[in-house]
Amino acid sequence: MAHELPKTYDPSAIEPRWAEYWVKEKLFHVATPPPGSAAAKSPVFTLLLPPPNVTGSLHMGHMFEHTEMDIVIRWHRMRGELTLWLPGTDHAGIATQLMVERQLASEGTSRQKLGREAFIQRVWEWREHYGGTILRQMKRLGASVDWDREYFTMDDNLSQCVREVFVRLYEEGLIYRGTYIVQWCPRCGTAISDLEVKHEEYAGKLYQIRYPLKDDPEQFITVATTRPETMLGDTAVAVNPKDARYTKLVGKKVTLPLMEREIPIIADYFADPQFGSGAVKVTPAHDPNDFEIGQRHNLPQITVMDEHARINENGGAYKGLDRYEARERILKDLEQRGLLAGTKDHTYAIGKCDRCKTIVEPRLSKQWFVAVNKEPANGGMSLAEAATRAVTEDHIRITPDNYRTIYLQWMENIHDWCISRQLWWGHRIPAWHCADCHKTTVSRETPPKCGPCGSGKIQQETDVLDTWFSSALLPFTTLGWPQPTRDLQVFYPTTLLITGFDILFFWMARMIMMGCHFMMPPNRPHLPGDDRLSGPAILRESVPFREVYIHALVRDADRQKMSKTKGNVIDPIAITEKYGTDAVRFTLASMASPGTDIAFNESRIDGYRAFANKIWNAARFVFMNLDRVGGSLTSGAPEGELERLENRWIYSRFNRVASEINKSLGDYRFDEAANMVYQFFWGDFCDWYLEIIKPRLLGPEAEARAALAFLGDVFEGALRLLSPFMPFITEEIWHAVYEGKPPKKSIALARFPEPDQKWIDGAAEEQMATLQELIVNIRYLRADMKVEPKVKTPVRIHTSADIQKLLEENRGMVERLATVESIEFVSTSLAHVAGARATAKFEVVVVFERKVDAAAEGERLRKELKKLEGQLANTQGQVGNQQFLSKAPARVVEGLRMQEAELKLLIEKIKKSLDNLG
RNA sequence: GGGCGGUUAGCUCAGCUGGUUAGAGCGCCUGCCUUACAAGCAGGAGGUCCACGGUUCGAGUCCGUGACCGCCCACCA
Repeated sequence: MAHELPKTYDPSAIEPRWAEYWVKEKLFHVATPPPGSAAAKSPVFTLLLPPPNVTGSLHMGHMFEHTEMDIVIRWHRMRGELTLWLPGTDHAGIATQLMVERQLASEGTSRQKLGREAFIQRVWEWREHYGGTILRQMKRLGASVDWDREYFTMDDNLSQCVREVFVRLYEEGLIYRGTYIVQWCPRCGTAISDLEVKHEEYAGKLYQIRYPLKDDPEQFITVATTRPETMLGDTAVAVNPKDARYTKLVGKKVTLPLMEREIPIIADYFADPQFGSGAVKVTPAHDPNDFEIGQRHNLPQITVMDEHARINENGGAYKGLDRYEARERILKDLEQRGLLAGTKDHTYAIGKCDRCKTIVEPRLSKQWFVAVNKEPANGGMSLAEAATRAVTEDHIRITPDNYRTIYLQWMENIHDWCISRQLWWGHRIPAWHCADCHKTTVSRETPPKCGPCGSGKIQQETDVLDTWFSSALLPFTTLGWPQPTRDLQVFYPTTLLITGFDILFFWMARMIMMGCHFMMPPNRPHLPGDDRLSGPAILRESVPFREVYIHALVRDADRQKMSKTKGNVIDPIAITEKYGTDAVRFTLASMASPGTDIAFNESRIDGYRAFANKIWNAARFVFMNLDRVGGSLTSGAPEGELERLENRWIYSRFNRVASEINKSLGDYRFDEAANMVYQFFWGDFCDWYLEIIKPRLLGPEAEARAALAFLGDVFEGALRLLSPFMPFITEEIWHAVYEGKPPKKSIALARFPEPDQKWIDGAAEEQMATLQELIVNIRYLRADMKVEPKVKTPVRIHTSADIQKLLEENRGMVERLATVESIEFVSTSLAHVAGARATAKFEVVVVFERKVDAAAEGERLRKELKKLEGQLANTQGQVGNQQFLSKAPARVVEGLRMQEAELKLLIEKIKKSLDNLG
């Protein structure tokens, strides 16, 4: 009764129990280690969870990302490092506001009716009720994060940090407010950053419009546009100063059709003589290029649309029309007046709002920006320069490394970052505008009066900050910045960032900019040991993370992106309940090769659920034997056990695999690591090792006990090897191994196997390979001869003296695993015997009266012969080549010579067999 | 308009700095309920590594060109 495991592996019966246990026991909580403590001396591993949106629920992409992080984290933790995985959620400005607005709409009210304060209150309530779904789901999936350190980006302390950062950047001259053309979503009613605009190919039209000259209304200058409605705001027509066609028109005026406004013809190099007529209409308030032309020429800026892209009072007769209605009307009116010179098909890229897919409208408005290329007023590097150098100087390593180039290119072309949003939910910008002097006071706390003029008529800026502004700060604000905390000292820089490329620029790049800036002097809190920092070390210690691993995307089985509208979303929780978390995790890990998106296929999970089942049953097998002899797995293996080949072999394999897994996980090759542990457990341990030792287990009790002791060591080690990948099933079995009294509260706190080279035994592995080869060959022969599965057959073997010795020593193994009655060693070649199998190492024949199918055997042999002869020709071609011999390394030449000899031998044997087949 | 990735077994994917016979899982075929596991065991079939050219003693691997698929970035009317 000691090692009780139910007969059937049922993940749903064990997983919720352990998930709850891990959280309740606070197993993954990391207390801040006091200076000098033992924990403070361990290597530190810190990982910040990319904070999911409060509004969100877990999708396959999360589960994949979390699985990778959890494997890495559990691995490091089991290697004895001080391992902190920090969770939290993001307030997700636009997304959350939308959700609540929708809820209000269903109640027949609206944000506007509620008013700002009540609305924000409502969002907080909403968050209380519906927020944090993802975190609950993560708990169920066993993510080993430190739940005691959970944060929310709108928490008081983090909000204070946001204000602190804003004020400092403002004081350094790196935040400014100004009226510029920004990307504007007419549906969301807010500015968005360049990154939040997604470009799409669009088969549109290019309209050519005639603008009559003022002095000579019969003459026209023709301009082209894809957005004719913007002409209402035109304030000039530009031509290239070198364009001879227009030289004499520069300085003259045209009458803007429909608006009947006089606007000048100006010369500007922006106008491309090659494009269209070479003349371009200039709308400074509705186009970024035109805005700049306007600046150069001091043109008026006429805004003709409101925040929802309806034509406003500046649009004359078109006032009140939606932008596309206006377009149709304007085209019709132009045509009527004979001013529409032509319409051409024209494919161009239109920008859509990343969130709601509405076509964005460039809009002139007053916004707040972060100057990324400007040096701070008090000296030092610009944000972009520090962020660039952090990577070029290798303070941050990015995997796969092609993202390094992508990142650097982006950083090189980066524009100032528009950080203000015309929303209500978010961090409100800490700036107060004065109604009297119209100046702005930026302050950490609400100022009593206007800074410049002392007026009391001040009002806080209504805009809030881009959500990414606050998330960019998390690596240091979650650790206590701007205070010189012990947490910052111990856990910063974080070790690793695991994320998807979709937020490379949104988040990763901004964290690097902000991290480097605010963890570098003068913004760096003075931490113990900082005095020793100088030169490149300063930047090295300022980066938000030392490594970045960019993972692939999870798609559906047909490589389609999973999306709700397509209806191909796989719910991780549902799939987990069906197959078990361990199986799904293992599937994800085994498919996680870098750079390749995952085509997530349910049939693949089936295979890994079978693997979990295999582990379960192996455990039951071990426990069954153990309980029969009343043994314990944890008693340690008797010395003599390592004299046995199969033990040296499995121990060698165990150490080799552990070592390879360490390497693979270090390189983020989750697929390699998963495949190796799978192959080891199923292939080596179950298929061969357990089968080999079964007779000992069924034999005398002392023998069984000795065998079990060794087996137990390997098995328990294998559980620890598997644990980062399959935490639930290994936890369950591990506790059973220790009969409910484990040395640690969890296998997750036990040590990951530490491979030792001295146990890696090449000779044992080679000998086992020979034995396996022989067994497989005999099995093949028996199947080929259609021997009844249970009938034992004698075999004859012709081989070298040392292999004969090996076989004699392991006679029992061969007899049992190949269903052999007896082995007879013969000194003469068996190649002439019909139905013999020949390898370079041995020739074997199964003695059985049934006739071989001569025709089939002949065909097989001829096929084999042809293949081998091809290989031999190839090999000889090389070995006979002087150039090869002189240039190739000796190792390769020698290998090839051996191969040649083996091939010759084999070919000879097969020819003999064929002759005898006759 | 720039830049990046992919094309290997029926399917999904490995294949490290070129080097001995290109691998895995699933699927498929054959035979087995062998007292841990039929979610299993044993055996097997299946590949002109997208095409062409080049470098090399040697190319799935490096270089060039092309085809097809996918992605990212971009203020040309």
